[in-house]
Amino acid sequence: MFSPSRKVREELVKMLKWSIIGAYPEVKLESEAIELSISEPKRAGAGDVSTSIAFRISKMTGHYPHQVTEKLIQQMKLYKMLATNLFATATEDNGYINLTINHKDYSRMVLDGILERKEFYGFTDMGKGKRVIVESPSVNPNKPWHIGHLRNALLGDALSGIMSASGYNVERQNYIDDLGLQIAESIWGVKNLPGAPDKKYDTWLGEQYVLVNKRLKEDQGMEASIKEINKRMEEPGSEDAVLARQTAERCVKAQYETAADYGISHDVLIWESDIVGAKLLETALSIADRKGVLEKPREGKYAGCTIVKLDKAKGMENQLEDTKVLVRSNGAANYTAKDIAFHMWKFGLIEDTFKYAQFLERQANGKPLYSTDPRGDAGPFFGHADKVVNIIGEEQTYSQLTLKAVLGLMGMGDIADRIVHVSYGRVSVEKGSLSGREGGWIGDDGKSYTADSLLREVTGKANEIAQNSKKIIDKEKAPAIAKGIALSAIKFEFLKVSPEKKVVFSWERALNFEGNSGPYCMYTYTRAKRILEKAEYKEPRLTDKDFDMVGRQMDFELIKHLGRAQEAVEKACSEARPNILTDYLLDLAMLFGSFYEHMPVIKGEDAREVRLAMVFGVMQVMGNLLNMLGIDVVESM
RNA sequence: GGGCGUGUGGCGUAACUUGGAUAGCGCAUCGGGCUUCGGACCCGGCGGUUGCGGGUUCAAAUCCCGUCACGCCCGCCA
Repeated sequence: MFSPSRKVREELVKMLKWSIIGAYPEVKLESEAIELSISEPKRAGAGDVSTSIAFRISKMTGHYPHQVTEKLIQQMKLYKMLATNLFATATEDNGYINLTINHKDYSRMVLDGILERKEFYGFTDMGKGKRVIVESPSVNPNKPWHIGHLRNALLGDALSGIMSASGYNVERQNYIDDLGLQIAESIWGVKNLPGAPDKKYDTWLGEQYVLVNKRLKEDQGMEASIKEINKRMEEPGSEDAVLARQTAERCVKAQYETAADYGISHDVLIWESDIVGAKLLETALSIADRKGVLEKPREGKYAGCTIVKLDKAKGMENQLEDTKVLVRSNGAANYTAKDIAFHMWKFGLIEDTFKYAQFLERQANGKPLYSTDPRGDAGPFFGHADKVVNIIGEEQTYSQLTLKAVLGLMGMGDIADRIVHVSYGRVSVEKGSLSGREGGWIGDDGKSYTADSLLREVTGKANEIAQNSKKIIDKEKAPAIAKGIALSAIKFEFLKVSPEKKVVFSWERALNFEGNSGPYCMYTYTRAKRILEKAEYKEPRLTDKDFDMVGRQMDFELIKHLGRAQEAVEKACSEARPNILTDYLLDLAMLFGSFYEHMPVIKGEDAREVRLAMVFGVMQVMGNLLNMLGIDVVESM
């Protein structure tokens, strides 16, 4: 795999290994240990790469660190003559060995690498040949996406993009939970509350749901009729089942207008009612039964239920509750049971008895959206994953653990280990929670906390700036540019914080386009692009002489950072943390900001060609990695 | 009671998995910079005993033990 920064570390490990054997034959150190000692010097001017290995060797041999570094540096000088000229100098500094990289060779590696790979620079092959399912955002089909759901959708979209760039074959699934009391309550509202939809359907339905819940607190009799609806919803073909599906489908279509605005697409919708209808549940339960993990107590607390004992399950040793119900005494399976079946299906362990139909003809990515649908056709289109990534809120950590534990008991520990729960913290607002039931998302100052409203407000602000901008001459283009800027601002704002952290939403931050932000990255991109346009940049043929011009540290810092792109992507992918990429991009933007201010490009004389290549590199890398995060670049701003 | 997560300048956050040099960045604040490739920018200042107490180590925001605070979870719900 092409990765300049990794190449440096690998070369350094080789050199250190050789040097250690030469200087201290008695010391045994694995390559991994040596690699872990390598870092980048934090002090400015202390070189390009550094190792603290001397401390360890000092400990093992009883020699002082500076004696060790001295001997190692001697050995390295020998090695350099024999094997590599990637490193220029090696100096001792307080027990560390600081090395400088040969600017010319390294710059050539990085810039040639970018010019060769272009829109694929930064990609890796760590997931090559593997199929991964990403489940997100799975919003209930009776409300609009609010900013909390949006966080989920954006994480899912970004991780899908990152994994895709890492060579995985990514399938994006959106699970639609169209059964259960929540939906029954909405259906009660549709049937009994006055008034017809007078706004975007998901928003209308979400508001109805809040009204139903208000009434439910006063009217005791309602509960029974909602339970009645809930029961009938699970009877295929019943009036309520049909109405529920219709209502939910209409709501999901409205939600996908939001998705389209945000440039988010999926491959397939999986409906909970279809998991029931396609009998996945029965299959899964019979497998569980055959494995002997099910119990059906005749008496006691769980009389009449089908349960599984978790006390011997991996990872559940310390949990108080060691019994998990799968089928209630009334014969209805619960959510956990459906989730087990669903995940067996995801891995292709039970036959795909779903039927599929097209749900939307064309999404933001130009592709149709499919959906499980009893009226559709069979087809082996989906599932069969090697790995599953579930973007689910932290409040469901325990149920994700339970899911894995039960799969483990069923002898499917190998697939349980390949389910990754990307747990993310809740989004709240200053005044409290975004509860769908209480209507916390509705807001009270005309600005609600729906994803739609957020985009509208932020686009409004961006448009104001664009209309007043002297840089955007063609004002007809301003609204489209403003939307692009707004999307970058919103997406970056959510993606830049670690998933596990809670987010308290603030309009002030959302409407600020300065500093560590999407627009700042985008601005870097457009400035780079503009330089290339002015210089009438064409595919350069960089010569030996051009690379001699990378003399200044500021030039080289930028090149080094460009050389780290693959490692940033790889890390973001393996840790499932998009904020690793936003951090990388902010560093890139800052380095380019300084470079732009201090290093003339077009009038860069002898350095002009190589700096143009660097500017091209910045534009390419910025664009490529923003795309992975699900952020489209604008061409001017 | 138990489990998971979080705690870093006034505010927001990075680095914690794999210990390493002066804890990085932004907002706010104070000061400087547009006849120059685009000021949604750049340069500089102020601001930190990394919740608290121990321990391990040449070295701790990072690892271990304890403790406090906040959030979430521990249902025949979803």
